[in-house]
Amino acid sequence: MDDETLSRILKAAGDTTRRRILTLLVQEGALRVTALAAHFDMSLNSVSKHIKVLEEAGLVTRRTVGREHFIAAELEPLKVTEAWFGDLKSIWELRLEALEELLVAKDDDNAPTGNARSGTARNGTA
Amino acid sequence: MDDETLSRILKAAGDTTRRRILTLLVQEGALRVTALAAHFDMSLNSVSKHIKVLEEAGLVTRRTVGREHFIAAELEPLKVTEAWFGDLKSIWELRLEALEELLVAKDDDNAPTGNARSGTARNGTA
DNA sequence: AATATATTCAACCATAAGGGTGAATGAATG
DNA sequence: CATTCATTCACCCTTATGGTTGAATATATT
Repeated sequence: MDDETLSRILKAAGDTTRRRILTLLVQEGALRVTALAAHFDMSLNSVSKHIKVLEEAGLVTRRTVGREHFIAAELEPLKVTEAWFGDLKSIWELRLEALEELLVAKDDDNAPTGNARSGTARNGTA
Repeated sequence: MDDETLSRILKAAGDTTRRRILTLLVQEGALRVTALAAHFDMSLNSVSKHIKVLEEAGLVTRRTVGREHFIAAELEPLKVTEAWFGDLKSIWELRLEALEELLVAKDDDNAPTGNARSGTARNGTA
C-alpha cells in the first residue's frame, strides 16, 4: 500500500463533515449529492468538494445516472487504514513482550522498578 | 469520545513524517527529539513541530528530564481511532445483512439481479 | 425551444499547515 | 561564569484547506 494513499485517506477522514458524510453513506447506502448536502448547514458546493476529497481518497465512489450522481461508501480503504493502526499496536505489543522478557531474565541481578510501560527501552529511562 | 479529538488524531496521523515518527517510537521506545530528528531530512525545528502536533493529538507524551525531552508513543488514541473505523465497518455489514434479507424475502416476486453490494438501498439503484 | 434541476468549475478569501531561519531559554559542563 | 548542548519560540514564506458566490455544463421536463 502506498504511503501517499494512506495519507490521503487519513486526511480525508480527518474532517468532521467528511466523516459524517461517510457515516451517512454507510448507514443509508448510496445518496445523491443534494441528499447528502441536505444534512449540512453549508452550501451544496462545499459538500460537493468534500465528496471530491473523499472520492480522491478512494473512500467513496460515484455512479452517475443522468444528471444525478450517486455517492457510495467504499469499504476497502477502511480496512487498509484500520490495518495500519493495528500493525502499529502489534509492533508495540511485540516490543513490550521483549522488554518483559529482558526484565524477567535480569530478575535476580537487580530488582527492577516494575512497570514496563513507563520504563521504556534502552533510550528512555535514565 | 470527542469528535474534535478524533479529528485531531486523524489529522496528526495524516502526515507521513508524523506516521514515521510514531512508528519509530513504537518500535524503539521513547526517543529524544534530536534522536528522532536524525531520521529525517528536515530541520530539527520542523521535527519538533511535528512532535508537538502528535502531542496535542495525544498520540505521544513527553517526559522532560533535564534538558532532554523523551517522547513516547501513546497506545490509547490508536485504539479509539481503530474503533471508529471498525464501527463504520460494522454499520456497513449490518445494513448489508438487512438488504440481503429484503432481497431473499422478495425472491419469488421478481428475480433480483443478485449482487447486493452494487444494488444499493432505497435511494441508489434506479 | 425554453426552462428548471443537478452538479461541477472557477475565482476568491481567510486561515491553517508544513517547511525554513535566527534568537531565546534552560540545563549541563569546562 | 562562560560555553556548549537540547529544545522551543517567534517570524517568514509558500501551499493547501474549507468555505463562499456566480457562472458553466448537462440532463429532464414542459
